Amino acid sequence: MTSNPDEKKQTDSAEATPARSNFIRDIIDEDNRTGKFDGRVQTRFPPEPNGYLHIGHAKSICLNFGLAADYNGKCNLRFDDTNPAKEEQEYIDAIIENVRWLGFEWGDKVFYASDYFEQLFQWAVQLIKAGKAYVDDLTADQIREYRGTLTQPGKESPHRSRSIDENMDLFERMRKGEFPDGSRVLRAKIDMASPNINLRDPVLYRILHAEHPRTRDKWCIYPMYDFAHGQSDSIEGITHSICTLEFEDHRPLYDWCLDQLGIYHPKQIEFARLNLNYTVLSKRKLIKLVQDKHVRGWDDPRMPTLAGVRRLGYTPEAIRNFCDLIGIAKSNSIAEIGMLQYCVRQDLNKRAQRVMGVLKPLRVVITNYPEDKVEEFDAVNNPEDPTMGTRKVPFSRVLYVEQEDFMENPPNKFYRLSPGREVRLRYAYFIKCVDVIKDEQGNVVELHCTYDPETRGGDAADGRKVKATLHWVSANHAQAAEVRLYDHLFDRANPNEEVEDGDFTAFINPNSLQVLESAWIEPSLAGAAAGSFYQFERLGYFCVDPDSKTDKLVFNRTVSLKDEWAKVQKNQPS
RNA sequence: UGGGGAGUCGCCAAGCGGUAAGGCAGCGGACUUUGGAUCCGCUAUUCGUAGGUUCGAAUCCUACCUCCCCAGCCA
Repeated sequence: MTSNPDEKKQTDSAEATPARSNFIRDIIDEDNRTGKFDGRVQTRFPPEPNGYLHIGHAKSICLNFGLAADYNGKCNLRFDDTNPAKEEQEYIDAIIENVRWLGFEWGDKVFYASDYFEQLFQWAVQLIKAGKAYVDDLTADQIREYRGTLTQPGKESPHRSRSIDENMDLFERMRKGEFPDGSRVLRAKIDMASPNINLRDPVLYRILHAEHPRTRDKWCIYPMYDFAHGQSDSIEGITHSICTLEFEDHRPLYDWCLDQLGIYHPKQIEFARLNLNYTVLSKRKLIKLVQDKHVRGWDDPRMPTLAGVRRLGYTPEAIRNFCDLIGIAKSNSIAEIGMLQYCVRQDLNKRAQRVMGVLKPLRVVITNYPEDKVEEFDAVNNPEDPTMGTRKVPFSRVLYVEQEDFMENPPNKFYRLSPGREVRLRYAYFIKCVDVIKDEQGNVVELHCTYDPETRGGDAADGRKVKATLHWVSANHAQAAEVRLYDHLFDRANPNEEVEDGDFTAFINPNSLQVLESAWIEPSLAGAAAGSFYQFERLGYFCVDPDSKTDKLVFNRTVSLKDEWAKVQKNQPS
């Protein structure tokens, strides 16, 4: 008890920030304390290969793989491939690639529920023999009628009391393919009057004469999610089977199957899935965007898919940090897309090389600068990271600056170029606007400026200050580029809101993509590889799109820089 | 008017009977050759509502309100 409070403070602040607490960690801690799973932590990420992974899946991936890492356990990547009608190899491949891209490892084995089909079948047989399952001949419509409603109990199927022998015979023949799709199902015999509808004799197996991406035509009966998931968890020795809230009602069934079978019993835990404003995060809706060509494909940079945000220029680090920041809880919530953008800026600020590029060029002639002279200035590659070094940027008499950096009649607080005003060209000189050239329509097409040789490098010998520093590019040296600017795919914060007429596509933002065909970038960017990312100073972070040609790079704007001037304009329109 | 969940700052989210963490956003200010970054301040007398228990409640009890999920041979 002699410790000095100041010392304690220092110790605390020096410690690495511990993983934030959440209810799942509490459960695991408690299980470890009581020895429920002998201190093991084994999780799994179980996607169904019926679509591409999106940012919502990233939350689950980070949770499951993160927990395994923190608790010294393992996390399996397991495909929940029990419905061949909707699943495809393309999705399996993309999912594997995306999880790896996000930065997670799972050893040499990818797991598939389909690997357990034979075992699952045997377990179904076990249930039948125990009188806990039966083959039902009712049609899908009849089963629905018999199920009752939310407030009324269901009634038992006339086939519910079939003999075990008859059930066995029928089930074997279902497997052999003697019956057409939909003609019969295997059902659990539980309780048609249960207040939990999932327990009203749920379907365990259905007949589906469809080719499975992995088992091909080996099977024509497939287990339902409820009969496959828990048992797959059991086979893999999963300790904590983490899923989303809508499966809470299924937990009694998850438990029932495992208990009836008398096999190892993992614990199912549910958490709230991620929602993000200004976008949609449901496979059904994303697939519609792709199929109806509202976007160019699964990897369209406007898509919230991992393939999409990757192409947009988001980094795995930023996404993982985002998943960490939003936390884990059980209340439905909609996170702000701004939080994600914050994470992207934070990561890219540390790592992106700075570069100059002009999106909407305005020609500037430095009238007192020699015609043929070319100077090279040293530019810092990243002020956040000196080890990234410097590069040379050529300067000459004719330049391009950003159209938005000039105003003929500047409002209050506009610090940039205007007639008679002096500004700094980054790394180069102070220039002063002396003349504004317009076309017949009165549009500003060119600026005549003078430079002050005494300000070479960007500092005035006499110590005079300038309020703005502009980015620029030398006209004779610049490379042509195409730049794609993206905005929210939807113009409504919550496009999932139900509306009287029309569906969510009615909220698609018609201006979500703006293509600038004639941007100019500094010559050091020539030949940049697809995927490489940069900060265009004062504008934002951009990355090279795979559509790039050797003679014309294509850039995607990943996210803009925070813009104080935009805020000023917005708050006091003048 | 069945069952299962959830309600703490504009948005996420800690808190687990001892007197409201943190992050994002926002607002001030410092600094600045990116109106970027960085830095420094400010922002819930109050935890869906109403009662109750307690010396003490966001935390326990009761009732009520609101929102989400479930009637696929989808997952």
